[in-house]
Parts: sequence; C-alpha cells; structure tokens
Amino acid sequence: MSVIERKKRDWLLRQGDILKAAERVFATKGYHKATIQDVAKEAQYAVGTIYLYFNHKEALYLDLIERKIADLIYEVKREVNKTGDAKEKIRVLVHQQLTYFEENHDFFRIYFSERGGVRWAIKDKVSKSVRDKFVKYLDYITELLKDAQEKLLIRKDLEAKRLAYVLTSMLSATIIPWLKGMCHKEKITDMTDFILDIFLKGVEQK
Amino acid sequence: MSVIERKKRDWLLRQGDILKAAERVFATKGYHKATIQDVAKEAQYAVGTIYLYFNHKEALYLDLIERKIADLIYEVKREVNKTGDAKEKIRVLVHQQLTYFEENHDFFRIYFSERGGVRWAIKDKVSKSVRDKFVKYLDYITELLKDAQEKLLIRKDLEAKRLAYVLTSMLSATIIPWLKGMCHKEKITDMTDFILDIFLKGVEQK
DNA sequence: CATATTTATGAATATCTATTCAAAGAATGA
DNA sequence: TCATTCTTTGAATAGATATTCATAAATATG
Repeated sequence: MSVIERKKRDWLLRQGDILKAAERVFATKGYHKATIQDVAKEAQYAVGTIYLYFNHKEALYLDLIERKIADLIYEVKREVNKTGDAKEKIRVLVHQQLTYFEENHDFFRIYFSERGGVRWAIKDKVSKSVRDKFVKYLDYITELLKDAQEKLLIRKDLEAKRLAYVLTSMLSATIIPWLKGMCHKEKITDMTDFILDIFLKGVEQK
Repeated sequence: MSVIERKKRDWLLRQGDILKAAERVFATKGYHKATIQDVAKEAQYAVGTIYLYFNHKEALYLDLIERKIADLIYEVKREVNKTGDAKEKIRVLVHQQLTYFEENHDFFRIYFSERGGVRWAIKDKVSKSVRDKFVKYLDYITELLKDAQEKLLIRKDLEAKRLAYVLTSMLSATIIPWLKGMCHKEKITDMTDFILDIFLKGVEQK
C-alpha cells in the first residue's frame, strides 16, 4: 500500500468516526438543534477539524443519510435474496425493513422528521444520490411484486409500480408513529404481520 | 355587545388576520426559513405587533396547526355524517381527508415536514391540544370501523383501533409523496380509489 | 377639544452558531 | 536532529433573527 493510499485510508477512517459521532448527535438532538460544537465534542475533535472532513453542516447530514439509506437497502436485499419464494420475498422485505427501522430508531426518528423539512440549499450530488437510491429501490420492489403477479399471488389489474408505492408508504406510515413513541407497546413484528395481512389480502388473486 | 366584548372580538379578528398571513408565509418558506419579519410584512403589521398577538414564533406556528387540524376534522365529520351507510362513511372519510390535504397542500407540505422535526421547546396547552385532537379523531374512526364490523363488512378478528391506525397511516403515506411533487400526475381521487380498494379488500369479511 | 387609554411601531438588543484561519502541534524523512 | 509537510486547534468573525421596549399614533372618553 502506497503512502498516498494509506493517507487516503486514514482520512476515510477519521471521516467515518465523525459520521458515527454525528449520527449519535443528530439522532439525539435533531438536525436544527444539533451544533457542530456538539458533533466535534462527541467525535473528540475540535470544531475546525470537522470542516476538514465536511464542507458544511448540511453536507455532513446528507452524507449520513445517504450511507444509512444505502445500508438499509443493502440489508433488505441481502435477506430477501435468501429465499426463492415470491410471497416469502415480500414478507421478508417488509420484516427486514421494519427491523432496520427499529434497530436504528433514533436515526430514523430524526430522518422522518427533518428529511423533507429542511429546505436543502444544496441540490448537489449527495441529495440527488439519495433520491436515485430510492427510485432504484422502488424499481426493485416493483419487480418483486410483478413476479408475485406472474405467479398469480397478486391481482394483475393492479399496476405493480403503484403497489410498490403503496407498500413502502405503508411501511413508513407504520413506523413513524412507532418512532414517535405513540405505540411502543406494539412489538414491531406484530405490526408487520398486521400490515402484511391486510396488504396481501387486499391485493391477492381471488 | 359590551365594550369589553367588542374589543375582544376585534382583537380576535386581528389575530386571525395574522394567522392567515402566517399560514401563507409558513406554507411558502417553511417554519425555519420563515421570519417574523416575513409574517409581519405579509400581515401588513410591524414586527413588534405580531408579539402583541402571539408570545413567540413557536406559539404562532402551533396555534396555526391546531386550527388547521381542527378544521380538517370538522370538515371530514360533517361530510361523513351526511350518509348513514357504514361502508360509504369510510369511503367519504378517506375521500374528504385527501381532498382537504389537496386543498391545503401548501400548508400540509410544511406540516408533514416540520411537525415532528421541530423539537418544540414548549410542551404547552397548544401542543397538547393537537395531540388530543388526533387521539379523539382516531377514536372517531375506530367507531366507524367497529360499526362496519358489526355490519359484517370488516373481519372481526382485526382490532378496530389498529385498523383505524393503519387507515390514517395509509392516508398520510399517500399524500406525503404527492405533496412533495413526486406523483403529481395522479389525480388525488384515483389514488383514493386505489387505496380504498386495497384496504377494503384487505379487511373485508369473506 | 383635551386627556386618557389602547394599540402599533421598528430600531436596538441579545443571543446564537456556522464558518474561518492564523497559529500550534505531529508526523515524516533526510 | 532539523526542516518540511500534514493535521488539528479553538478563539475570533460574521451573519442571522427572535424578542423587547421606549416612543408614536390612533382611538375612546367626558
């Protein structure tokens, strides 16, 4: 490994440390209430140092989101691919996504609250990248549903793309109040089964 | 009408003007980007005047939300009560709520983005009032669904409260991306029918 | 009309925090 | 060891804006 490479690697590691610290801070205080000071302290760096790794606060936050979403999608796909059954794939998708939300509930509580709220000044690569990832993920889900339609598990008169849309919507809608602590009594898996029950019965081939 | 009463009435009218102006400003710029200066200009008052009618920015925003939600619920209930049919009540509920979202799309785009995002410092009456209204509304929907269960339109093995929860979630989930302009091609009524189709088939008594 | 009371004004204040940058500290290599 | 380069520091800066309050205008009163 060349000197240049080692330096790059070390730089990335330190950037990663800052991102981890930032995640904890943002998850606790929210984007607006969190200060660079807070992040610096959590990462055990000085304020100025943060700016050596991220151009500004927004970029730090957006980068964090991008990585988190990418990871969510990666985890979901990995689990889904473990089975070949079309219906089971859908079940695993729902379960895995809700589980990921649950495991990262502090992060997603902020994410769902402030993602759209912040009128991002920068319409740059990162912001676009998040959108692109979502579009691709939706396409992926659409394919799963189309497959289920082929296998006569889902009515063919329902457009798969719209269904993919409804399904992800239901997932977000389910988790948001849970994140807000309005229904913490519920186990997330129970909610999963409930949603899945309604969705599958709602779309099933008679 | 006594002098005191007239004064009170005038005060409320002026407060109402400020609220209307604030709604326009918040709907355009969002909570964080909007300044009291903006609101004052829109309402054609001086900055200081705003503070004669609201203690601070948060209170102004929360008051606005409270009224809007109250109005939404009022409108929905009024329409729902026009029919006696249990199934039709549900249809009207869904349709009316989505229509209200559509008619006030600028407001709700901000609302859904920043409602939870702002870590409200004040846990006061207004904030609590919004929550209470929602809880009552959920109870109301629960009753409608229970009624549909009695009439054997909906499976009895599904807990009505949870169903109410899922239904409102689906409504929010449907409208949020629409508000973000990600699917403006869709007419809102089409989306309504689609959601309703899935929900009702998903829960119907076989 | 003169006075008292209410209401509105907006410049000034106070606070907050993202961002910068000159200086200090570490690491490297000859 | 010493000079050079890379990295970190955190006090200082700059800009923003919520909130206040002394003053002015408007309105009511007798």
